[in-house]
Amino acid sequence: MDSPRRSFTRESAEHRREALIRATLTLIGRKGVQAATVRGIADEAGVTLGLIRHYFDGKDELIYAAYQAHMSQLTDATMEGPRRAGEPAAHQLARIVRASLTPPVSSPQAVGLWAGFLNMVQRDPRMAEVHSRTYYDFRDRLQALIAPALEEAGETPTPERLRALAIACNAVIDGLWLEGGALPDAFDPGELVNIGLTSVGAILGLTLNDPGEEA
Amino acid sequence: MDSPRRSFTRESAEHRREALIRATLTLIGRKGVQAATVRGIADEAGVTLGLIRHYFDGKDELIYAAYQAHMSQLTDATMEGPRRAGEPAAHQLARIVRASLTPPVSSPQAVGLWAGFLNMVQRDPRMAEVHSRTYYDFRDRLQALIAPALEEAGETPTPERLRALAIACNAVIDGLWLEGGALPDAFDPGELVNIGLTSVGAILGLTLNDPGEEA
DNA sequence: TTTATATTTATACAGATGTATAACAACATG
DNA sequence: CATGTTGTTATACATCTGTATAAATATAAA
Repeated sequence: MDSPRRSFTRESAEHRREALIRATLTLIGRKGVQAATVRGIADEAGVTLGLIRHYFDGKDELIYAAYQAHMSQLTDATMEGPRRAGEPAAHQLARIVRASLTPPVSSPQAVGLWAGFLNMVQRDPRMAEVHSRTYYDFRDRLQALIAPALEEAGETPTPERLRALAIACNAVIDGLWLEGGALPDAFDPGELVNIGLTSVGAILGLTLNDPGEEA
Repeated sequence: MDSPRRSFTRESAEHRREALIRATLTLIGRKGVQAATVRGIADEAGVTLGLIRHYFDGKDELIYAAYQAHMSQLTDATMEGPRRAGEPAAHQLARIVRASLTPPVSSPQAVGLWAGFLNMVQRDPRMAEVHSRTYYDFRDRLQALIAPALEEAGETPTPERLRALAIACNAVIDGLWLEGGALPDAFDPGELVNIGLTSVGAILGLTLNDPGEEA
């Protein structure tokens, strides 16, 4: 009555690594950091736990890779699409605000996941490095859009002011992203996008128009 | 050569519960959720692990109590001091912004701790309840200050607009709190407070003055 | 078709984890 | 000073966790 060895098919290293990372993100996002055990992850990925050590140096490496994957996924989804030639910077800014505050970027899974990783930042310098790199990256991209948007309105801010504006806009967007993601039922559809556009506009002294569903 | 049973002193239930909660917060904040084991917590609190079950129904209950304690601690520290008679609402608002964006409210421990708990929100409804209650509580307090602050400036916003303003101000404060706490070296001293006051002011259409160190 | 390779599974293992229970001793009460 | 209560420690236990290693088999190559 001994169960036969389960059948399997060989997959490319990249495919397997992706599957393991995705499984890790799913578990941390849905059930919390504690649920992301090697057995749980392997199960979710449809493989056995030995494969984790085969493709990663250990569980910590997998977690690290998953953090990086999640954050670049978030950034990519937020900065969706290439910069359109001749498009006003203010319009691009509005697109970013909208993308940041709607699913899948702003969702319970994305926020829960991000929170779990953030909790690991203090004890692991490599995780901290991902955090700070992600933060600066997003803020710099924001700043690179704020400058031309102000220029379009006839204003040329000092570097100090530009920095402060980028920090402030980043903060509102982050705050709204967080709250909308963690409490999705607390806001009407589109409410956060409107508030985001209005707030960023108020901070910058501009008027931002909603880019619409698919701008 | 058998070590003698360690000596101890009896303490009040409240004292012990507090010590266990504090130890839990210290561990989750410094070393992450994974470090908050019953043995680690008992060690940090200077007792043996049996006491946890004696004072709480289980580890989950302790975590739950610790979450509540941390959040009310944060709220209390932010809303420091009683409302001063005759003080302008705008001034109180500025005090809240300052308190939110300086230690101990905004610190790596406080943010890391909060993130760890937030990650637990999805799988545990009771944790989710603490999260949403805390969010609404803070936002309502903010709103209760924004209304008179606008009145002082001669504006009477509609309920919808008031709600939107509270959500927006809450978001900037949260975002700045988060970023300052998680990346304390990324900002000059006082920089975030200035940005916070300016941003909240811009959103509300008011001018907020820095209340100073001890306002 | 045979053989070699390494992907994948299966198992073992030491240590950690949460919980349950028994033993002890600090302190209050008489 | 004697005694009972219960706060506290100590230990046991089943389960889970990450890692290491051996065995098997899918697939490519010859």
